[in-house]
Amino acid sequence: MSTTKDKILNAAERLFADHGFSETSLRMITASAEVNLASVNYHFGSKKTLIQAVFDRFMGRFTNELSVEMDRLTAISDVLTVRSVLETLVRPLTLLEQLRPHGAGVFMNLLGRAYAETQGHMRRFALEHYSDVLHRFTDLLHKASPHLHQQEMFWRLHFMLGSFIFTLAGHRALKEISESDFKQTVSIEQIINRLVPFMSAAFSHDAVNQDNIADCNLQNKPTTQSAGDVRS
Amino acid sequence: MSTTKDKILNAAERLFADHGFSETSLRMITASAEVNLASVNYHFGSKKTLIQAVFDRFMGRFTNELSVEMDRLTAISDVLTVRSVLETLVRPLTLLEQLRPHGAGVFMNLLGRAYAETQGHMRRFALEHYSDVLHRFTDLLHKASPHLHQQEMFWRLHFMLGSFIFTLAGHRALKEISESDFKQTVSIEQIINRLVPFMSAAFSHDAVNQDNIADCNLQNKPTTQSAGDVRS
DNA sequence: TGTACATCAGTGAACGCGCGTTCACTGATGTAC
DNA sequence: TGTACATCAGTGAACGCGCGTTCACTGATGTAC
Repeated sequence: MSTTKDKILNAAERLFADHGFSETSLRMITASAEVNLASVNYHFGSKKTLIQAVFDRFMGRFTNELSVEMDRLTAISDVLTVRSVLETLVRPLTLLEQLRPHGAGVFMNLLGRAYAETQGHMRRFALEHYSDVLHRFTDLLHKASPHLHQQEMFWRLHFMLGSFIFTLAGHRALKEISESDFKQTVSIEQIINRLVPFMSAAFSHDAVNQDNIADCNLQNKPTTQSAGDVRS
Repeated sequence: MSTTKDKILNAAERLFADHGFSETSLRMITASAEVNLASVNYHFGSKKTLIQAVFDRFMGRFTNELSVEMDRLTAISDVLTVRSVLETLVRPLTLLEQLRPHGAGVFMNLLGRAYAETQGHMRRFALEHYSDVLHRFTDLLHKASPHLHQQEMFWRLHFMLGSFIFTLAGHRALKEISESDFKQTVSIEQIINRLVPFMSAAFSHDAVNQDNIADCNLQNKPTTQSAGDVRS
């Protein structure tokens, strides 16, 4: 049937990647998609729900691929390593990148916004709609590093998420610097392939419990009163 | 003399932390600072230069403290470890946090924006104005891990930067999740103290050269043609 | 088969709003002669 | 000491612009009787 909806989604995706969300107007999108200005509100209701629709489409594609990779991993081996779990992310991300220009970058951008939102609507939406796949991933990671307790897992996951989002969403700036400094092009795939071993090492490092945190706090700043902040 | 300029800077800082830059209007800032709307343009010229001024003030405070910490580090020990270098970041960041509410968060937010900019004006500005301190820091890191070649250093630095920016700038969302999941409050200081050992481990992991990257790519995706993308 | 009505995709023009910025102006303080 | 002028901080009101959204409308297709 109608392709107007898809034209809008595709144009929005492309423009969001180039200019961000609030810097992309509906007029830019509809002009680029060659559709009527009012059709965005007709099909999506509002700009906000358009952004969510773009995000949802990415999440769907990404989580589908991630499922496939996790099936493959659990089928071939019964010993999980952090590295092998993190490697399930590689293909889903590179596939997004192949699907359309800057695909992985836009997705990570949207993911970043989802987290940055004050109210967290998108984050909640994603966690509800895709909780199966997401929990499965964190379960695998937990099985690969069973000595980590929940809180430490939580933070390490988000430290990792930060690196992924920052380097992939902002990879155009980094690409630019890298190419002017090293005279060498750089692809999303190369970044991911550097990031995975980096993060595997970080994830696998010896558990640091709260006491150790208090210790290194003291060690760093002997006269501080802030060590008292750390709960046991 | 006049405190109008400072009132504006302080109010802007606070509001930027809560709502981001483009979602914070000059009317919000001047209302909060209890000054005239036109005085922003009188003192700063434009909204853009106001943002830069807020950023610059943070950069100044941060790099000053970082210098002190690096002096201290190089004075007391002649054997540098990655961990000890990364620990120079702790005090400068926590001091920003003490200076005003969410100080470190706003600073990381601004840093994130500086990188996200399409044209990279702020990034260039910061790298020019504070290149001394910044280069000194990367030099120390390089001395602590001399086996890493330049490019690998570059990427690891930015992976780390991503984690710092994401978790500290968006720490309100994470705080919220953490507190609802674990019924436990969390401070910026605690996050930093988890992040430093995590990143030290990641930074210290064995160098992975381009061949290895190609290998793990192949291992992950045996039929791919993309291994050819990797330059030698 | 024909008529009446409903649904749906899409459109063109306008609406009201909030935005950053500008401008003519005031009043206080400093400086030259 | 007095006068004329310059500089500076700050102000109130308005400007033009681009934004997301709305609304009355068209025309095509589907459905009921």
